[in-house]
Amino acid sequence: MKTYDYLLSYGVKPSVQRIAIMDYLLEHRTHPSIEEIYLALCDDIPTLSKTTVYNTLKLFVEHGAAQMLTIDERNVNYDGDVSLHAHFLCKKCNKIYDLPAAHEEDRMEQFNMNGFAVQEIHQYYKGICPMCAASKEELS
Amino acid sequence: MKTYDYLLSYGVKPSVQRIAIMDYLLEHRTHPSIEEIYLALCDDIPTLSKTTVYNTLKLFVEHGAAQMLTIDERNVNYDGDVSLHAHFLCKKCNKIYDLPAAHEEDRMEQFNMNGFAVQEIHQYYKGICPMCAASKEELS
DNA sequence: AAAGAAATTGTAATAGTTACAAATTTAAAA
DNA sequence: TTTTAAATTTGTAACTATTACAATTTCTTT
Repeated sequence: MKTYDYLLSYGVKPSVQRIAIMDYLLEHRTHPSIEEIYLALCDDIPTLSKTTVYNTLKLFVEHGAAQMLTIDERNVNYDGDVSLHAHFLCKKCNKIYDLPAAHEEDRMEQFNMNGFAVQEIHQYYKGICPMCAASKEELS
Repeated sequence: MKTYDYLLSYGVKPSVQRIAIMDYLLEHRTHPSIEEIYLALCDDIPTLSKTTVYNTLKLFVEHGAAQMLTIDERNVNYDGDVSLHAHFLCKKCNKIYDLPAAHEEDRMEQFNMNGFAVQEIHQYYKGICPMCAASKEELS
């Protein structure tokens, strides 16, 4: 599907900037920060403003076209994959990896029964990623 | 156990400021922010610096005496309860609630087998808490 | 009591984010 | 079409959270 129609399917009116940002999110599964997106798109859209990147991602999240990750305390990251999956933040290289999600159906039912209306599930793990663990061994 | 000895048990050298901050964390299970802790303790310790609150909580986290929550993108929160449990952030009142944790043993084993050395587990849920849900109904 | 180490403090700097008004672009109406 | 209105984008300034760092104070050891 074209990104134009993809945005429409989430009720987001397409524009040059919005398409470019959504494209970046869908093609780069690096869970980019605002800064990363802004710097990457500055080449193609020289007039791009960082405020637009902020506004657009806020809009995407509101419409369910992207999700905001708060796994890294230093800045917020965004994910174009809105399906339920877990995230792993490497404390060494600061990269964020995707991991399969734990099943939450039973828990959701229980939480909802207790009056907590869950709208978002975040499964975050932090530690050392395989690549950094390997490079650590080399040094020893 | 006295907070003095509690800190020692985590390898943290006690001080007036450290004891006061740890006490606040243990007695107020509200998952306070730096700001909340600072304002609360200013009365008792008029000379308290916000930098000290930052330094101290960083120290606590390094020694495993507290955990840092990144559930709220607006600021970091701290929890004196370092046992594994889930957190729920109400999008309306912004309060953070404790919820029972999902069992993670099998997943940890799997992640570790894949080379991801997990050091921290965060189970975050966001939505509307029971109190806010109730007050919403009143208005309708 | 003096010297050295550790902890605390205050200020200034930095970084991430938001507010907002002006400018531009897009859509709708005449 | 032209005109008008609405929506979007932009740039700047403001704001908030956090960190850096040097100076001061407090605690330890001799």
